[in-house]
Amino acid sequence: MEKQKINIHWFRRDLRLTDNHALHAALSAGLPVLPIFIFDTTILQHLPKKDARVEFIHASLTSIHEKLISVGSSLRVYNGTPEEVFEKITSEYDVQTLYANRDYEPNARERDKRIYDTLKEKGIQFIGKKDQVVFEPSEVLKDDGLPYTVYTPYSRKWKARLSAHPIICYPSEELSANFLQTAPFDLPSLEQIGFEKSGIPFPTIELNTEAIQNYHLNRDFPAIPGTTRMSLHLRFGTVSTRALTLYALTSNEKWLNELIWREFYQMIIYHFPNTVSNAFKPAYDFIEWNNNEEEFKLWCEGKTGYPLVDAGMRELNATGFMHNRVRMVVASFLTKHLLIDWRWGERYFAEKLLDFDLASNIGGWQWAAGSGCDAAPYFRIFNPTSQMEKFDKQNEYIKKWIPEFNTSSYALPIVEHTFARNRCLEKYKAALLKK
DNA sequence: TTTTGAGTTGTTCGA
DNA sequence: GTCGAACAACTCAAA
Repeated sequence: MEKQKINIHWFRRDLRLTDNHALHAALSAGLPVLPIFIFDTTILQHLPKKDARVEFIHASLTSIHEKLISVGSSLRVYNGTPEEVFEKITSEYDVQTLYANRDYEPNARERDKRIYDTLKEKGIQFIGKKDQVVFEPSEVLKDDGLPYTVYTPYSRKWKARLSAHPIICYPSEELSANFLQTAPFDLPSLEQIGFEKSGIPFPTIELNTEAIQNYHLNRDFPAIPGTTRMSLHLRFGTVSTRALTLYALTSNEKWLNELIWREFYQMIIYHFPNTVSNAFKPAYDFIEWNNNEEEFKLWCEGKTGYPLVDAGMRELNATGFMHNRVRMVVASFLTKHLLIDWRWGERYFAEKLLDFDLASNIGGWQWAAGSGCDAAPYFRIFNPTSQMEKFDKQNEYIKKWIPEFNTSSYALPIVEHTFARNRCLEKYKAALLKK
């Protein structure tokens, strides 16, 4: 029997059917589209059984699958390496073109290059589209053609480019008749791919418009819901970046700037992939870290004796989320007060954060450590006590996460602030002299 | 090529 | 309590 001619849409970080660029292109191309997702076993094998992010992906896929069934199609979910999966698909179908939205992380780019080469040998095209960002890493460059390393001029250029190139959406949801018509495929259960329910609730996809309106007023106070909790949805593409940006343009410039920060760090990781493991400013790799494992453990568990630090870490451990203000405080504390390598903290966040995004996580940690592009100056050391007094005056946030706060059973500070501050200044100064 | 203005999120000290 | 300056020069971006 002759194999059926089809195109494929490969879902990755774009787990939605609406305003999806590559999906729109696939559905416009004239052949039936087989929508697929691959649980990549090379990635999954490193994750704990109760990884809430896998659970979130699974729930998002289930939702896509159900919508596809209602239009006579189905999502095909695989468990394996992309190479194995495409080998299998091409044995069943006559695949013309593979569509996917581009991913700018170093590992993903390597993977996509491999798949591109493999498919090319078989005469199959692999077309990537821009979807995760409004402007790709090479669309916003300095006048000399080199990438920016400072946020503010980058954001100015970004905004100027937006005026000249307004956002165009891709109504993929209007083309659902062009999916491959098929009996439903079995969607593997969470257990079948080797995972369990985590019990961690996910932020909803509804946009908190009130939080956006007052974002600049409330965003620094962890006790109030002053942030939008969109990070998880941006990470997995369950919401459209374009749609959020269009909303930001008419609502709150400060919030728009946060979306631009996200693209700034995607741009940085694309052009400077070595910053995943090295300081953006090489001199900072001369810092003699203390790297005390016992202190690191106390930080992870939220037992440093500094309430804002501990509340933040406990929020992270319990929910997979931490308020942005508190992320800065705990990161500053780990790197500067405890003199523990930012990579340790970065790895811990990577393991725990639901919204973990490599580019933003590396960018944020290097910013806090002072080693990043456009980073906080090294002598800017957050005082965890005054941060608490400024941003959690009533101790609401702290009491929520530290029941024993203000009792004798609460930990004593593991390091004295002024001592730690001076020690940090000395160590950093010494490292910078070596460059 | 040179020059100039500016740079996410802070803290401490002294008047 | 409040305010400005110092922290430490350095690098970047653009004219």
